[in-house]
Amino acid sequence: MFEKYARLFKVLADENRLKIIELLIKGETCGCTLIDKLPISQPTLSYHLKMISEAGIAYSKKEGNWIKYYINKDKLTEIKVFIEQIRDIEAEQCSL
Amino acid sequence: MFEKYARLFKVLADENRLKIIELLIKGETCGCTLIDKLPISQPTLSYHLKMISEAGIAYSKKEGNWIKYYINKDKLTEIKVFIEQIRDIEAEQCSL
DNA sequence: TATCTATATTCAAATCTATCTATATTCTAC
DNA sequence: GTAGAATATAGATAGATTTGAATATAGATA
Repeated sequence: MFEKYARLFKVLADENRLKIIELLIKGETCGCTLIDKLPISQPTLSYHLKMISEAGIAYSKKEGNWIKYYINKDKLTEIKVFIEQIRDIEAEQCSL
Repeated sequence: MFEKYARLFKVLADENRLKIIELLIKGETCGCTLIDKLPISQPTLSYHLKMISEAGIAYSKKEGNWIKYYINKDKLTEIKVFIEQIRDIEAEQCSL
């Protein structure tokens, strides 16, 4: 359980990946336009997109010459809910 | 901005730190009891508690012989809100 | 078929992280 | 002041992560 979310947070724990996620949500869809807005090389972008996709935070569709990426907002909601649940755990009476 | 949250997510991106955060929320307060519930050594626990505290996710108070740790729930809320805000960005009309 | 474009993979390097052992620090209590 | 408990720091190490250069792949088109 924690292992699963630790893995998800790892994906969010990088400035460039957060920027990529924002750009995808704003409507960018292909690597060829993302690359102009990021301070990284094409192979590095490819690496990040793979991480984001494998985590289920985005998914991709081949469309002609391009691979289009889309954010899976449900996964973001799931992460949000996890944080809420942790935060709202009731404190037990502590033995100390 | 993204750099700030990338740093926060890094703190959440470790299974043991998530467990520590949960235990603190449940009412544990001192390292000496945390250590019995985690598969790590005392120096490693100390390292994680420092990371969590420096990120503002917890704070500590010296009380007699012990240092008590408490979770800063506002910081968790801040992280939750960040995810909501990202998720709810409106897509712009894409030029492609 | 040759070429071009978009994307992925391989590989190596530099850096960062989590962890332990050993040791130090800081209190408290005797 | 000595002893003991809780916690922190130093140093070392194994492993993970991020990155770019070079190269490969796959599809479209001339």
